[in-house]
Amino acid sequence: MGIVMKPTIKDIAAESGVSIATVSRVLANKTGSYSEKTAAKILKIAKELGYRKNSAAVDLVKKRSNVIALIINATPTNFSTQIIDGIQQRAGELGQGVIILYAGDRDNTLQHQAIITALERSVSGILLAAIEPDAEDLTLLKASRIPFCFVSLYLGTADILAVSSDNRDLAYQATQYLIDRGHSRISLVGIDNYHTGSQRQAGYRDAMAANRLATPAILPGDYSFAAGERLLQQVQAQHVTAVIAASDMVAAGLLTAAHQRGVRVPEDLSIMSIDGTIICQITTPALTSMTQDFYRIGSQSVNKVMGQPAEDFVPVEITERASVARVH
Amino acid sequence: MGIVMKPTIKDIAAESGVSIATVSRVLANKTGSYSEKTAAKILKIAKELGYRKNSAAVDLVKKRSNVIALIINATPTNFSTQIIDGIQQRAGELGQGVIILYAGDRDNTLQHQAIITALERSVSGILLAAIEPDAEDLTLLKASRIPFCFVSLYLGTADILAVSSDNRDLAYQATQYLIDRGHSRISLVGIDNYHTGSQRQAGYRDAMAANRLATPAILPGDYSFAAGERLLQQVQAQHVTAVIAASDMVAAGLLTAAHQRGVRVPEDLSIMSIDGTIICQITTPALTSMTQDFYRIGSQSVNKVMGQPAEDFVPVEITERASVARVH
DNA sequence: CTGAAAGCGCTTACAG
DNA sequence: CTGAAAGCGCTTACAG
Repeated sequence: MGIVMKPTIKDIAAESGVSIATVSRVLANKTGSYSEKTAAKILKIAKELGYRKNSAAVDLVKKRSNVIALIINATPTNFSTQIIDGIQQRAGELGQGVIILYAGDRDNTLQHQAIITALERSVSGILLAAIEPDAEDLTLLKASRIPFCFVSLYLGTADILAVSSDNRDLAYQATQYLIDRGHSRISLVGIDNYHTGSQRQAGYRDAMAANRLATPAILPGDYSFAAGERLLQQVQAQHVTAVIAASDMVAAGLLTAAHQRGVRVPEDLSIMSIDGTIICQITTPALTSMTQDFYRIGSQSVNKVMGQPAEDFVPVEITERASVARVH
Repeated sequence: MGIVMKPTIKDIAAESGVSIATVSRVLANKTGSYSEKTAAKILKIAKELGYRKNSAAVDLVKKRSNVIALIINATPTNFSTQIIDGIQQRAGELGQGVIILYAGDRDNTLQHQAIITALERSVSGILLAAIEPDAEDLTLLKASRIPFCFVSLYLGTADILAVSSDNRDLAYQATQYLIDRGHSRISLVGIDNYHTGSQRQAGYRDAMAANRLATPAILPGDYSFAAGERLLQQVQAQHVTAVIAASDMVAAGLLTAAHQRGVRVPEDLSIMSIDGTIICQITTPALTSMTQDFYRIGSQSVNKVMGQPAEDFVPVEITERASVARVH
């Protein structure tokens, strides 16, 4: 009895009467450098022994592991599944595994920790999804010589890889859509002042200005359901006829509060949501949205971090559902 | 100029005039085995050089990496964030990192691949969240000598580690709750026949039987929003006054279809949902639910896989919102 | 097509 | 408190 040791290529070599070099070549599939016969024997024995490669050993000698690290945080919003799907799919096509490192809820320490973990593992690329980096993070990343790419966040500088929607344009379009339907008192709700937030604020402001419309105070928030719920009162105080919600979650919160306070959507208040996740179908009424192509954002970011051609901005679409009314 | 090499302990040793053994001890914090003075010097130089440990090397010699692998799939439902939070938190307390491996949408190949990746990385434990293992997976896992634990899934055998809600009891309680409010024609909707599904079916059947009530045909589905939407028609055909939805997503789908078909909830149809995620607050009316403590399921599963005392079943709670009516 | 050997960057008895 | 040395399990020139 005793403890069964995990078999290594040494065991396979001994069992099959060849050198570990040959075993290694066969197992690593270095075609052309071994005979079919040896290969068959080695593969058979490997299987019998239940051989499993030791990634640590491989990574150590290769000085690089074939995995992409995806760092995500627990955003109050919920688009991550689609991004992950896109990343996983494209990474697989490029022969890369992906490990997800969770950075908590905008927790700087955890975020930092996640980056360090990725660096220590010599990953082939680092993807940061909806992560707002602090100066220290950026220094760390830049010093690392490992390619990194922001996902669904555009830092505004061309020298840092990023794939996202064009948030300024997205907000501009959202605003114009509402204006085209007769709204002139429109506010932007639940948004912060980080990169994505300011870009959207700019797009909204620009669209209002282009239409010579006054801009009500922007109502700040953290993209969450709770923020939407809480902010409805302030929206009412602004006497607007339409709002652009910073996320589906904010829109859902707004809507829930509206129901409670007897505000009819879209009759009394139109809501244009940003994201277009399944949340938009779940609410009553369903939410009209600026729909982002998160899957594509994910797959393009893999391309980018792996040095392949990729889009910087992924197109956005307007999905008309039932939360926006025409006004005259 | 030239390519800057990643510094190693060798570089630090050279720079500080000590052996790599000492550097290793200081960096690994083997208190008591080095002087404060040497430590200070080494730490300073390590920082200057931007030293970053090579996990592959460490894992190779230690034959174990201090990370727990969490394998999750893209369930159509959405409780994973809370589970991940619980896992991350508890793992951190135990000095373990966590890497998340994504197994696609109930994709057996990906699922298998994820398990193999975890094994190859010599993780200290494997957590499988809402994963239905096939025979091959189980063989692999058992042969590995790495502890593994199912999360939010109970296989029904005590020899396999698992932490979940008691799904039979959960469904029993849900049914009894509806019966206590006067319902006698109750159906169970959107559920499958895997472990969790059958356990819930059993609880529902037992509760109906205990109350001498006839059990309408169970309406099968995959826990998704789409299943709920599609199944409403069949619910109507059953002429029940209440349904238990297999998940929040099913409940939301049912509700959306109900609105479209003019079925009033809860006046015409009561809905009891299972999960209790934020989805329940987003819908109109808000969904009464059997609320699972996903965070706790996550943290307890870490305990279990790390060999610490842990609960098998985590308590469930009834959260009354607005989707269930009394009937006479 | 195959093998011997060096080496990846660490850790850890062992000896002092 | 510190160092020399062996070793973790692989890969890969190099030589044949």
